[in-house]
Amino acid sequence: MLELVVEQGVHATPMSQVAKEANVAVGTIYHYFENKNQIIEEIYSMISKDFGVVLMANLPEGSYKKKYQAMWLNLYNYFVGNPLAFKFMEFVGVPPIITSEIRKRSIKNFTNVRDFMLSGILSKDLRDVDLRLIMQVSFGTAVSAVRLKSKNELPMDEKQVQDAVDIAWDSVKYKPV
Amino acid sequence: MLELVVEQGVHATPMSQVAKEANVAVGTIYHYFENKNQIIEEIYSMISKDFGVVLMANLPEGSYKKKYQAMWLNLYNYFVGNPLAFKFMEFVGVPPIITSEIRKRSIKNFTNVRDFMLSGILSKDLRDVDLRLIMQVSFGTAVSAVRLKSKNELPMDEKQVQDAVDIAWDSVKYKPV
Amino acid sequence: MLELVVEQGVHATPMSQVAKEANVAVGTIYHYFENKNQIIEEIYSMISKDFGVVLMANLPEGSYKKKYQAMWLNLYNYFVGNPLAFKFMEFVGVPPIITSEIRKRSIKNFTNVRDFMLSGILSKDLRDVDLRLIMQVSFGTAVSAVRLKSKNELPMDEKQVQDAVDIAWDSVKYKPV
Amino acid sequence: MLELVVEQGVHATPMSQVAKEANVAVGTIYHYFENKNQIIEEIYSMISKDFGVVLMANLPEGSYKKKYQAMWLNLYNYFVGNPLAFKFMEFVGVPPIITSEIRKRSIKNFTNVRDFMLSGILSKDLRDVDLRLIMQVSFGTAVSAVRLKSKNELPMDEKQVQDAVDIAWDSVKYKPV
DNA sequence: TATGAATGAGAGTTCATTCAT
DNA sequence: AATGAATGAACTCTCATTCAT
Repeated sequence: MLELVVEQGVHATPMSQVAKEANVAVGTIYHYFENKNQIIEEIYSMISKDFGVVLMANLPEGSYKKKYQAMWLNLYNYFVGNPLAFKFMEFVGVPPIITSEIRKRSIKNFTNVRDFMLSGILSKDLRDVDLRLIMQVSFGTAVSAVRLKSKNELPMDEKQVQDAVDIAWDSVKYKPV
Repeated sequence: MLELVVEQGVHATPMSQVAKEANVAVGTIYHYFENKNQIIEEIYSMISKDFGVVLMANLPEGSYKKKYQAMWLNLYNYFVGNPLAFKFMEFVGVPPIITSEIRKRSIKNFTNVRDFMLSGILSKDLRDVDLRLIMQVSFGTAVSAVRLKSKNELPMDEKQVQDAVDIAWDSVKYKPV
Repeated sequence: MLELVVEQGVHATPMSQVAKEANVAVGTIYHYFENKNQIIEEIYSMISKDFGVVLMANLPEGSYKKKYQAMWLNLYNYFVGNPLAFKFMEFVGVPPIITSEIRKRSIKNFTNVRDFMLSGILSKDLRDVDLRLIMQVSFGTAVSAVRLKSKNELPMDEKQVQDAVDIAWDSVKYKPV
Repeated sequence: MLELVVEQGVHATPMSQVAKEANVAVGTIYHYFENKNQIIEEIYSMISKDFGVVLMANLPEGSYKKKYQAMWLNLYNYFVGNPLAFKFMEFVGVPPIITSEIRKRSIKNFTNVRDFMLSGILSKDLRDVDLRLIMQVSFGTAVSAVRLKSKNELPMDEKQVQDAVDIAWDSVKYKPV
């Protein structure tokens, strides 16, 4: 589809090439999309929609820690398994290509994740800091790990992934004052 | 200078506008830069050069923990104090605008930071995990905090900054097996 | 079509003017031609293609001399009747505008002319000198005559054209040692 | 000096390069020349001036034929010995780069050649055709020969040069009605 | 619905020329 | 006289978008 966009960058991907790749005429695309930017936004929305589902999938029974680590791994594995999605979010899904309005609109896909985090804070499984800091940091550690792998700086074998999960958990787990 | 680029994106900033903003003629710019991309790369290099110096500036005497936290705060404060630099690195300093070759070339500015981290691992002040994971995560937590502030999601008052520093340190500090 | 090019020179004829003259938009031209140079090359090829046909058209029965003179007149008349083609070949169809590769590619249009000349040498109707010298000189005398006319230095009435034909023939006709 | 112009074409040779080649600043050039075109015209004039002198140099005593052939060889050898001058006259010294006014102005350098030709007609050594046709054809045969050599189509050894001289002479020599 | 030729504003870049030093 | 930084008009070419078919 639009791996073109990921590989070449939005501005280096003319509509004519998009059309050719899709085996349709340029005009056809404009039947279904208002303009080029809308296509990008559509892709962004599609990927965003995945998130909420993917992150909370198959969380194990048991301790909050186990659940959190499973969720973190879900995120890590999703990005590792969908490098195009990862690169798209990293390089394309940023202003000014994706406006903050669009970004806000996709936050709703995260409500379940947010609720999960919030419950962790309330149950004293997670640090008593602002929810958004917890979320951002959790997202950040996962992205850090994926980056190392996608840039081939680290192979991210089983042990290294485990290190990363540990780091993630230690960064957010409850800490008594 | 080129806050234009930060505000509008590289591709949305024509040379004509850059020239007008700088109060020179378009041609003049081409006396000093080969082409548009070189300007971007030059800015990238300039900001990169700052990093190594800024991060290691005024580290306090005392424990490794104190030093690490000071370094982390240096990074955080630099980005908060230079929002243009932050946005530039986040949104412009990515492929395909900045090639990986250019990125590699600027790694040398980080050798002192790398050495500092390495010494922490060896002295058992930092986790015994891959150096690059430590660095990426440290960078990541700082970026997470800056993002929250720059997007006005959190005010990042003194307490919140302290929370972030704690999180950062807990994520990388030594952990006996 | 591109009499503009002939009248003003290639470099003095911007694409915008070409487009306006053709009553189309600039972009339209770029649907059909890769770039400006390709247009020039296309014109060059078109004119070249004419040559082989025009020169050998309607050669009379009879002596070789008669045939040669008819051929020479074909060339002369073609250029006189197509002053744009003449000027194009004289002023535009030269390096570095037309690369030697393009020129070589169009030589094939002359094979019939070349064969005609060669047969004249073998039948001892033409001088026993290198074929290419014969061809170049024949072309040269015709061009000389056309130049005199196109620059209005001579009216080239019937008598003067006959003089030129005679000169051409005498320059290449067989000469016993 | 401006072999640059010959090698690259006028329009592909920026003044900055001309200046660098001459080891002066661009501004300096504009002290001595009005503009770029004037430089070209100056070169054209210089080469033109040579002509009248070169062509009539060292003509042997004896028959008109001998003199003519010597003159023709002078022209041929000049161009072969000065390929830059040849290429300049062929590719640069044409409209619209060199205006017809400039060309006319340089005709005066040929008056001695013209007189020589005219005397040949009057003495019945040359054909009784228009003087300008004689001159143009003489020039044309020489150029044809030089072209074959400069394009490496023919080596133009002694025999081939002799052939070319013979052709030239036969094309213009007197022919009784 | 689907096409793709046509559009033309606007991009990056060049370079002849000027002029303060 | 000599410099070369500065100029900006003008160039070639791109590409998102339109619309007649």
